[in-house]
Amino acid sequence: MAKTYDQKHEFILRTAARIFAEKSYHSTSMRDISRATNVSLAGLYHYCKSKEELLFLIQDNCFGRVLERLEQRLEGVEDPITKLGIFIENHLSFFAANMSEMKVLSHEAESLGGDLYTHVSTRKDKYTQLARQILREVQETQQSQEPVDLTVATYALFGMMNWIYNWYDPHGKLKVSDLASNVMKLFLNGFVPNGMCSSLAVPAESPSVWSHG
Amino acid sequence: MAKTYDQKHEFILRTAARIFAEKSYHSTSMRDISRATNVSLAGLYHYCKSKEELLFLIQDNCFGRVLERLEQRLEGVEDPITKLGIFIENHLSFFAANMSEMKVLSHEAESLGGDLYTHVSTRKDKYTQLARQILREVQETQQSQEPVDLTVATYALFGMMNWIYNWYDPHGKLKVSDLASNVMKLFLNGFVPNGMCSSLAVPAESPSVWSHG
DNA sequence: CTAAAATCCGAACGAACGTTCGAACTGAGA
DNA sequence: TCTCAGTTCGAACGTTCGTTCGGATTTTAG
Repeated sequence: MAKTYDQKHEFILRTAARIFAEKSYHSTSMRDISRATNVSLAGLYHYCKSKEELLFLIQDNCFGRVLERLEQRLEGVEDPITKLGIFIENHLSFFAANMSEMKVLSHEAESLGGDLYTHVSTRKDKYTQLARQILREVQETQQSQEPVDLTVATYALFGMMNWIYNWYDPHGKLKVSDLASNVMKLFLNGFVPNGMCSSLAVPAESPSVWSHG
Repeated sequence: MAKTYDQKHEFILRTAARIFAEKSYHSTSMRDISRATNVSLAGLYHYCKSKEELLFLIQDNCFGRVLERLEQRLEGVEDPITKLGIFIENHLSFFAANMSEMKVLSHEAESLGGDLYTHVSTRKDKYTQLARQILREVQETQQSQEPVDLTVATYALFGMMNWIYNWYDPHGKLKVSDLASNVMKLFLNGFVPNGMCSSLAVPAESPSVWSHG
């Protein structure tokens, strides 16, 4: 059992993150958290100001740790490809070790309002810009004739990585290191690295096909 | 103004999808939908059995249309790369034309329970397997020494495509066709197509770095 | 030991939720 | 004109929600 205030605080945060990840923030009640932590409903409010603060602390702690660790590991590194490798490994290994928190971070981004939302969003933008900058550096070392759009590439990379909470089992056969190297290879060289396919054109389609009316 | 029962039914579904996408399913109330549709709270229940049925109909209709259209367009096509292009274009153009519905489909997958969840999940599995099969065919036309894991590739592709509701603006500068061709190129040939980088190894990391204790 | 401080909780608050019910409208066919 | 099925909605139901309050219990400090 947790003893100090801080230990219990952290325990409540982790439990809340687990339940938020399972049932989503809005359909989790403070009574659910009370039941899971064996802390009375009123007792919870000794450790947090509100349910929304719980969500904020989970997201902010999560981002803080992943950003701090990333900046440490990037220090002194110059090669863009190496930077990208560190970025991907850092993101995925943290994700795998904190699936609940990261799912909450990805999935409940808009569940915060006001200053709390702004605060987390600012951190997220910083993180996104950092990734975009790394990709820009990688791109500049190459001179492809038709480079992929930088915005698309950035968000595609985040999409690949953040989607894993929908399918990846950290305790399954696929190790995190294998996942990371697969994502690295897939993102950099693609699914068909040799590029033997002559045409990459996607079939055109009339824009009105999907219209409602 | 909508006149027939079916028109009003569809109007309510589309409005509900819009609000679900904006505020999430669980924090949208029937009163919100009532307000947005100018249909009284009780009147809504003339057009649906429950709030959960609204969510189900949105998801099921959405999947039905995207699957039906895909099967039509794939008919008679043999070349795996062409199939993949059709798949990506079909998915993204539908996504762009129905951002709200697709966000609800991606974001509220677990908000259904019981038979409704099973029904949608079955359709989703079918769709996923179809994508996986196309990727397998693409992979078999190549003989790479270290092919990317098929499961990782499949979900990475879905991640890229389904993440777009977090950033893509269908009315912005980037056209859907450009988005699709960028995603196609990125997925097949990668961000650095020529593969000049000697090592793709991701930096190893002690597994205990992220542990809680 | 004593008193102050920290921790904990049963019970209740007002508000909002999904859903239902019965009555009031509406328009088309007889 | 009357009837009846289709449509609409105000009002209310019982439940659950986040939060609070006053006091009980435990821990700490002098």
